[in-house]
Amino acid sequence: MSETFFVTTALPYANGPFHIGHIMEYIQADIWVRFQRMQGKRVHFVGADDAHGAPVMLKAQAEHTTPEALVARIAADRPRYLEGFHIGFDHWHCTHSSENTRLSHDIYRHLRTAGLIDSRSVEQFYDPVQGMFLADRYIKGECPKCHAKDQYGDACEVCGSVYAPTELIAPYSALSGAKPVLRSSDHFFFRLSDPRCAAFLRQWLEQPGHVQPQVANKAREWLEGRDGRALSDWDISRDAPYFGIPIPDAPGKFFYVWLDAPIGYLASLQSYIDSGKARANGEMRTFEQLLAAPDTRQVHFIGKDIIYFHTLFWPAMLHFAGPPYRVPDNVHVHGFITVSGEKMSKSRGTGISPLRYLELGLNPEWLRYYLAAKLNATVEDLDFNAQDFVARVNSDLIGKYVNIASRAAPFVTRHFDGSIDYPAGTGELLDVAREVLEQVRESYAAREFARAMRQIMTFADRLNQDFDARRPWILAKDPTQRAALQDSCARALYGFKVLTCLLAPVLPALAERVARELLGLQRPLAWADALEPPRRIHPYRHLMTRIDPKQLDALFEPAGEIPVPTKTAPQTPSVEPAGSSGAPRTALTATQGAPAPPTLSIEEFKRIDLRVARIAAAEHVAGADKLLKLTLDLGGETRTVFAGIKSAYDPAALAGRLTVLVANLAPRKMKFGLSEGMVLAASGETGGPYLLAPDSGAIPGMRIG
RNA sequence: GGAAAGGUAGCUCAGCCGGUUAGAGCACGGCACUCAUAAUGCCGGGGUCGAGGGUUCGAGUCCCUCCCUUUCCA
Repeated sequence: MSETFFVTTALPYANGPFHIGHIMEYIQADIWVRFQRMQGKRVHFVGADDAHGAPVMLKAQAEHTTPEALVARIAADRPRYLEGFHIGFDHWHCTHSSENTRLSHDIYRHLRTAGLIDSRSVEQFYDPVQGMFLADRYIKGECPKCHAKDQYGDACEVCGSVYAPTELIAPYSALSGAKPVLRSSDHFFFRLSDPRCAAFLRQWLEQPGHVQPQVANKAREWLEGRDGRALSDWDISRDAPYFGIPIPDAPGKFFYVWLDAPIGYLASLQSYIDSGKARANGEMRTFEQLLAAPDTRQVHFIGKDIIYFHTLFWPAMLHFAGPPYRVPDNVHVHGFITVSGEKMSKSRGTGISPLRYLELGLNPEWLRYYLAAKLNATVEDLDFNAQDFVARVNSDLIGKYVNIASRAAPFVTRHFDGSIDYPAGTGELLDVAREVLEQVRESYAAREFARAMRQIMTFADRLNQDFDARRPWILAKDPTQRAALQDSCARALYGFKVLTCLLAPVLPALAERVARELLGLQRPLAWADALEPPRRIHPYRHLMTRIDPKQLDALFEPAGEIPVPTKTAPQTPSVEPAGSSGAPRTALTATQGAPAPPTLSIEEFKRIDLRVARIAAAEHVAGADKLLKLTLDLGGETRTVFAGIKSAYDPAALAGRLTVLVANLAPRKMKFGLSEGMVLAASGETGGPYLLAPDSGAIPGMRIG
């Protein structure tokens, strides 16, 4: 029963701030961790920055700083996010650390002793100007199949074909523009092709519970390979210059970042223990003792993009490194978060900035609840939808949950001076509580948070119904009904305490306030508190406010006008390393500093693609004061446009009308979805808007100009 | 090209091993209530469960084919 959980989330790459995807993962893990702790389990929850690799090195170079300084700067920013969203890591470390170096060396040596490390010569493109070998993503050239220019070294984005960098026509270095030369170098390989590896992994994947079934399927697919090709050996070394951990006995060679990144989980645990923090949390064992203990559970939360590393390389590394290392007990995989159905993309300015969310003063627990209400144990993607978010939080948390305390507590304070009795006894109430508690416990444990939230809200519904049926506000007027009044309020407030316990993993700050301010407890709530009906409350103070949809508008306002790179636009050969999300992309725009000319040349005007469009459908947008959602027919194409014409037009009267669309306006992410263009309308002092319309005879799709 | 996941009311989603008239929340319409930083309660409209075949006494649920979406791999 004394299981100890060692829980990690995927290590974020240290070249940029957290995005909403990171935050979602941390919230998922944090909820699970808090739940386990409320059950009385001991949990060590650690994270770290993933510091190594070429992108960090190159980014530092571009900023005329050192990789260490860059990583430190990024790390300094992490607590704002973590504290802001109540994500309770016990420790946060870095893969560029003495612990990680020691552990990486140790694991590597064990693998070498086990005969699982090979060395062989590899021929690879080398940039003579930068003086370094080039990863595929840093090589560009002409696609050998479709002859599209400026394609990356591994695949063509235009025709989709895959090739080796050496097949590119006229290759050049994306870093320096220089012509790369082929050069050979000795590389080290982890021999995954060894039958021992395949046998071990097959068996590990077979055992239920290690990974979700879908994930096991995926991993098996890689493991068994196709056309008789099984897993191939894994290149784990890189040549200097490289920001990484030097390989023992191999001067000038460094571990590939993906070798030491997961070891960073262990490094963070080690640092957590050595720092004395673990001791403060009641963990007296050493790093080795903790890992080796049979009742330790090593649990990783990751996104589906890194399944490969966590279900093949990582377990194999740990297994063949031997004790005290333990093979992961669980790898929990989640999907991506999309925003209004669109894949989030920093470069397109979509997605939600977690920092902006906090800066706007939006309540972090709103987001925690909303994500919990949509998260389950599958690998499916999750959509953040602004309207859904507002409805869900306002209705569930304020309308249902908080409302129970808000409506029942004043009676108790006013009529009973804050003391609660149970004239009808607590037996039945406890039975109900036990049942709900057990249901929700199972859901949380299985990471079926959405189900847990549904169960919790069903219970809240029952409490509101019960309260309604008993009509305490009527009872309060009749002095002979004191017992009935007391009973109806006691039931509601006990129910509220149960709800608060159930929601505490998701809403830790709110639960803490309820415990302290309302229930007068000087400690956080535990699961078992849900079976202690409260006997006294302090006067109720409002616990949570509703979301004003206007607050969300600001969240979705783009921070600045970010150009939308279209697929066909020629890529400027830039020195910006791919993946360095922090690099300024806005510098790529065509218009440079010159002031706008007073007149427009015909060429400039021609850049505006005006088209005749037929309004196929028009509808109101729930929650929007000014917008109508228009579905436009452009001949063979359909566009969705949000137009600010609600004040002047009835949607029903618009259907079928022709109008004018700016067809090549950069799509703009709005709170309600993506607006793919702009319809033209006139407006002025005297009124408007007046929608423009072509003369009769025009056909949808016709070019105007 | 191969694979995985998904396609259920306007929106977000539940529907386990096939079984009476397909569910919830939100939105919408109506009613009630007034304790609640305006919320709750009741009633209601609304779905050819992606399409087409098949198995079965009976399929949203199993099988086959196809279409669409997302993702991964080569």
